[in-house]
Amino acid sequence: MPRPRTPLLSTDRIADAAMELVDEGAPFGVNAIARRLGVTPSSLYNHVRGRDEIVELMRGRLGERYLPQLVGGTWDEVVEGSLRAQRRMYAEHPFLIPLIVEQTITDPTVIASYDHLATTLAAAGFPEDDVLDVVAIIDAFSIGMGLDLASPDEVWAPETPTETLGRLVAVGPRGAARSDRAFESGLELLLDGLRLRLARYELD
Amino acid sequence: MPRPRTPLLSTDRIADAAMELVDEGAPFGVNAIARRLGVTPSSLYNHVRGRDEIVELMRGRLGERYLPQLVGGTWDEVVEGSLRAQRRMYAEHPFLIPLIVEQTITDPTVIASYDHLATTLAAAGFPEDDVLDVVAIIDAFSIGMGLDLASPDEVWAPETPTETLGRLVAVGPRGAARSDRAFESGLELLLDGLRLRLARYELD
DNA sequence: ACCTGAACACCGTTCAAGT
DNA sequence: ACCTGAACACCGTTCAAGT
Repeated sequence: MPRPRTPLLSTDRIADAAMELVDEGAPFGVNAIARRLGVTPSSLYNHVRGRDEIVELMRGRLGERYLPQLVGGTWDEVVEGSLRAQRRMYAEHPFLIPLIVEQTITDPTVIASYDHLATTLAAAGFPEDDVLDVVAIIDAFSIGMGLDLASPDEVWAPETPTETLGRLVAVGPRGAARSDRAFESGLELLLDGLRLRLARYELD
Repeated sequence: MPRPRTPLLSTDRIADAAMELVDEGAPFGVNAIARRLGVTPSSLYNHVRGRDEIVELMRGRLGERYLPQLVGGTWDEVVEGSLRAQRRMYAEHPFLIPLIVEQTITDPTVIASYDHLATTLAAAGFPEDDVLDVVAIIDAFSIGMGLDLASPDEVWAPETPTETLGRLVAVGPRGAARSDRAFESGLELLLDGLRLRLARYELD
């Protein structure tokens, strides 16, 4: 069946199939996508440069879906909105995190959202020298908490006896509930820290 | 050459070879390790359960090397020491980060260091309900900044024109220097936030 | 332009065979 | 106990051939 008159594939169909696999937690790869689409792996290369581009396609798709609504407001609302948007994205597509983490960002939507963050922080009074650091910190926190969310429950389940950790783990919430608590706590910490810093700048 | 009277392999030799590969940034895997050791891939399975165990072996080895020295001091010294120790570890073995990030922690040394952190925070007056959150936040920041360090220079080099980001990237430091700056800034932010929180607790 | 099928150079893992 | 070699079931990617 070579060259059907109406094409079987497109970057969109490929991205759809890829997202399906990832959301099911199924093994992700060029071959798996081809199988799901009832097509030969080599067919995909007519539409896509390879595995990395498919991952980047997914990042872009999620970026468009989750990131644009962070527009107005005060600087701390923008920071909070940006972090919550990413959090929702990671929470609803946890298996994507390990994939996108090991790849450089090229998607313009994602870049644009970081640019917006940088512009807002600069306008709020953060010195230009520090803005990039703050963006990196926000990004690190977001990614780190994303991985925390994606990791299995047993991350904090030690096999050897512990002084404190084991007890706290046993008493506290588990899984997504635990990670969500930590995210909220961290968000508050981050915003408090940034407000304090801004206040100090304004003393000078 | 079956069954040499003095064994060619051991978990230690395997871990050594694995670390060498990772530190060179060479492709990491069972086959590559075997090649480096002048041995058949299947030989490794006499000493090790598989790829995952080799990664865990490396994590343990680095844990023993970098983490133990965080013992005494005030709670914020312990937090700072713990973060700096991990930072040094990631900085000196950046290619390890993507590997360990996608795997659950089972190594007792690493668990012990988190336990120590939890014990210290609880003793300092952080409510037990919040200690686990704080540990997760510290971990997220550490991992996130580790990935930031490991990622190529071009992460923040947008292809499309930007309002602020592109200019800041052009002016500021690059590579490890940029990441180190952000780490220092984030560490300060984290400690300030935690001190503020502790002070609030003590008001009640 | 778009798909197939064969081919290539890889993976990680298992297992019988050898000493 | 410890290594080999063959085998298995995978990867991602390239490319000539077909319409």
